[in-house]
Amino acid sequence: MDKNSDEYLEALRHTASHILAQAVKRLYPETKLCIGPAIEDGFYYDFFRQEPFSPQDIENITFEMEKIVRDNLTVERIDCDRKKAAELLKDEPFKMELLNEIKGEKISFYRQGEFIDMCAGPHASSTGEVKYFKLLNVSAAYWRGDEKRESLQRIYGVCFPEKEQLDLYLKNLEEAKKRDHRILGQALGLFSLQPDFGPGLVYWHPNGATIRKVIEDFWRDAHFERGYHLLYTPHIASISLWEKSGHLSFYRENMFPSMNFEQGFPYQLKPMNCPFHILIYQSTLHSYKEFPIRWAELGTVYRYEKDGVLHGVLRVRGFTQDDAHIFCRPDQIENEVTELLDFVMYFLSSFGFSEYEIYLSTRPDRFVGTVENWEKATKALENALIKKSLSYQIDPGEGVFYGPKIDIKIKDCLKRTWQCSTIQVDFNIPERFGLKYVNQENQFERPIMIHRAIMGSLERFFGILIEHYSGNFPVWLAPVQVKILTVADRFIPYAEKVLGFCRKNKIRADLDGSSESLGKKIRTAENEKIPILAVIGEKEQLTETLAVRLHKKGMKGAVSVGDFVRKIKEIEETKSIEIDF
RNA sequence: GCCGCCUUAGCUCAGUGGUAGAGCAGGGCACUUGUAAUGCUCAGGUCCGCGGUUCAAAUCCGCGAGGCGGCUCCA
Repeated sequence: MDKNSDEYLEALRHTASHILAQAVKRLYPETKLCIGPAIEDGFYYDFFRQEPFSPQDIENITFEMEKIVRDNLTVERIDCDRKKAAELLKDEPFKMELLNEIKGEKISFYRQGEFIDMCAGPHASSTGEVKYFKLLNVSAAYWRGDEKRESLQRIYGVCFPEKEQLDLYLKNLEEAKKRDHRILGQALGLFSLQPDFGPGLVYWHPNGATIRKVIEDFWRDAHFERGYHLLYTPHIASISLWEKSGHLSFYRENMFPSMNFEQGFPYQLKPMNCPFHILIYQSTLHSYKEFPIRWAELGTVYRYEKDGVLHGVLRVRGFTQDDAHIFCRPDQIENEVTELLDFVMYFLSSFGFSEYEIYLSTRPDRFVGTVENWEKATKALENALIKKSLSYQIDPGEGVFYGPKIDIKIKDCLKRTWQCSTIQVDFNIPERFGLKYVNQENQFERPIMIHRAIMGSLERFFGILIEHYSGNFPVWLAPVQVKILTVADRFIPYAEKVLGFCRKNKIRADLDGSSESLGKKIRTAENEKIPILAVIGEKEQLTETLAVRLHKKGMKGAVSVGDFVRKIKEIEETKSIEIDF
């Protein structure tokens, strides 16, 4: 059997989970078994046990698992009837619950040594095949994912057929840790969170704020080019707006509590921008001739997230959406979405993301609007995808209740996927607010509204960028593009001249004029991941040049100041990632 | 929110009942340096908070806050 086929890997990992369960049962016999499937790269097993598993326990379990692997126990399938199955599971209440839900009379079990578990299989033929595994972590999980049910302990592990694959996996894990945006964010002066004064709220430090400014400028320019207009709207509004939009009923648990004043309506911090854009739409009468209307806003929203889910800048309680709303006629959806797909690809690829996973989500069980409109809109979205020859998967029934949507996930350099862009048709809000426009026959009609975001959240996108580039931002994004280093103090006046010239040409340049050794200044600048260093000493001052050194690439030789600036502007313009001098 | 682990200087961490430590970063002085750490020196602390045990708590116990790994959820 092919050792890398999905079937084999699944069987192997599934057997690994049984070995884990077997080891746990040997060491802690009072533990009750729940479920233990194979997952991507590995496996887990859920256990019910009062005592938590300590790191020492995990070590002991690993040791026991290794013994089971060495003993190379044969894995055999045993089919039995319901009665016999119930007999075998009499001490396993969770398994019993599963048994009671299985239809049919033939129940399969798998046995290795003294351990037997009800399981559909398939499995590896013996425990000796599971050589390369590692237990990674323990977490809590609810029985059947239901928070009202028992809290279980889940032990995760990874498992591969070859040692090299396990080593590579563990190495990638290390690599991902080194790229962690929370660590780089602090080390590079990009951002901070101030947990003592409100968890999940992002402070953009000078270097991070510079990157954000570059992103925002690029974003605005790209929108103007595509016929968008920009909006700014308030951060709070009377709660009545949220009643009208319906958020109070379907989004309440994600909203911060309202602010009560002595008189009048309480105010509410906004979790979304759309109602504000709607109000602007409603402030005048609209004709079909204006369509499509494309309005965009970098709108900061606040959502109450449960404390356990916050994660760096990737999951926060206050974030800025690159939000836009398009108002159009139903027959314009397809064209708008086609253009949007173009826009999204252009935008994301500018940041170095060129691999995508695209999902089309269709009508869920609970929905608003008519089936006919849903079908038309879904078809329009699908046609747009087909027109752009993009491959996509359909997520049946995964649409939001108010309309079908396209989600685009990007892949970073570690092949991890991140959901950023989303294009959603909304049948709900135009209805609730009674939106209208005047058609060709001078009749009022309801416009279609499309919500869309490209980055999703600036904070989140920023975090993804940090990890994607591991803090080594391309020149166009780098907060400091050039750092000038002097060999000795007496070259500072010339260095300042060069600095001034760079800045005049809108190059983000700094000068390290400290009395440290050149070696120390280089070390510092390299650690700051500054893409281009310019060293200035005797030779350079005499010839009006500077010695270029590129991050991680080392010395490149002398260039005239004019050429230096021209070259950087060119690199910036083309958004090049790999650069050379 | 749930389970486990964690919280000591700006950062990374040592100290596990008996006077609070190191490296880096920061300040000062000297050096004036040619491609990844020059030397000397100084300063820096509510040991997360509150309560308890004890002659004595950074250290043990309880509660709370926050962080981390997951679960559930999600931009």
